[in-house]
Amino acid sequence: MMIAPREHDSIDYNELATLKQLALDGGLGRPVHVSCSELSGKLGVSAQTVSRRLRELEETDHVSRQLVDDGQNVSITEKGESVLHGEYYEYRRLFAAGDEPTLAGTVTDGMGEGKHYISLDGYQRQFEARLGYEPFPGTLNVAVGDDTPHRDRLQTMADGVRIDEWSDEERTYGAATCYPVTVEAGEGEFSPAHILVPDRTHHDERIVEVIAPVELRAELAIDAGSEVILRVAE
Amino acid sequence: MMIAPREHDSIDYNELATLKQLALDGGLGRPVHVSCSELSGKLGVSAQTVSRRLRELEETDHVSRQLVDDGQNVSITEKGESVLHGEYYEYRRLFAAGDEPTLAGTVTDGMGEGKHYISLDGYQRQFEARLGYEPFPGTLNVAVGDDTPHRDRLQTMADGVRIDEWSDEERTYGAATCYPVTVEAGEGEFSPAHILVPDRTHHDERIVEVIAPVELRAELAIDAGSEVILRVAE
DNA sequence: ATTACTAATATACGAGTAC
DNA sequence: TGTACTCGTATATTAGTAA
Repeated sequence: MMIAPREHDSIDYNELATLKQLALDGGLGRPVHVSCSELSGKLGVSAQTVSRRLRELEETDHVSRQLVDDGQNVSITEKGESVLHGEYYEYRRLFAAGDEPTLAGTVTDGMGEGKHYISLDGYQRQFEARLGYEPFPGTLNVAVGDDTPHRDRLQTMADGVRIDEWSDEERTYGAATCYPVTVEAGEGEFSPAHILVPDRTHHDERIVEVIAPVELRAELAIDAGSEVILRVAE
Repeated sequence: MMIAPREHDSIDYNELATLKQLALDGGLGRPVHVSCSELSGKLGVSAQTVSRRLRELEETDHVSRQLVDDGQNVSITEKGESVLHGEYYEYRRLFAAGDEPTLAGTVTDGMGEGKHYISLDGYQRQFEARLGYEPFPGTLNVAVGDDTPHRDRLQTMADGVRIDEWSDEERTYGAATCYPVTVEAGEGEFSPAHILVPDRTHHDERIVEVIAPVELRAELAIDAGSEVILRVAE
């Protein structure tokens, strides 16, 4: 049987263990000063192996390094952090199921742009087939501001549903990913709903667009300024 | 340089990945039906490798297996679950720091047994050296009832401080582990405090014993029946 | 279809060494 | 002290095969 070749920028579990150790040693926010022999003890492998693993992690863009006299300063890249975070969410699903991650934000007046796009037939057909409903023609725009870091981790928090790009005679319409959420507002809540993240984001990254089979503003009696919580489904 | 030999019952990261996949496939509570080729696809290795890893996991007592015609039913053992849970808590420290695990319970009248033991000099010396305080001569007994599963995971939730066994002319006194906690009661809270878990547990497993440098009942104005929360330190 | 064995090979590891 | 080579060896992996 043919096994898919390892991608050149992927990570194996021993490298992941090394990356996790760097994170545990404080490497997530800032660079961390380490030496191979120090990590060697913590990981239970030789210093040579640690040296090689760190070089591999650098090669695959999971860390960046700066060699100094008494060791090296290692920074975990965004890609490295994303890998660790994905791992975290897998374990989270195992042991903290039910206590789902959330995004808190404020409803804002939309720009009317999303409305036009999601009404297009090329998108509607996919929504219906892959989300199981035909979205109300309009998006609920939620300013997630401080929760932006969470927004960036949506892809590791839930299984996104892909919407493919398509074209008509005139132009091409871009692909997007939909993340399943429950929308909470005051006492009420509604699902199914999805956060719609276009591959090429059109506007402010601190705002997410939510689609649902109903008009959420009416359904939940909310309007610009209302506080809502988007609970990410598992 | 000498590297410590791998212990015969330890787990390497590739086996851990396999174990995690079994858990994600629903193997935590109950046995899960899998086949090597099915796991092969999910793990990106050959079916032969999966077969070997499953046998290794069985060998090291992380799973138990039952071969059937169309695959095998795999159960993750307590040991296997503990390994996964430990991994979960490491990632949790990375991404959910601050939001610490807790044990909720009710203060119960102690049996006066703990009091006698912790006052003994052989223990006191260790407490002072390793916990940084001399415990008040008496334990706060907390019935954790429903949180018993959490109790069993104390060792993966925090770094326990070991208290060694010792003996005098007459007998040997057993070893124990202390887990750092903050005790919350009503508006007040106190730390440092530790949950004391004897290696050979003397009494009801649904009760944990808490020690602190002060008399917690007086300090927090609590008594039998009071609700307390033990917040496990990271 | 399975699982598991054997044997060939690919990969990872650590000792020794250089800088 | 560091890191990072080379290189012989140990380990892990897969192909092929058997049951």
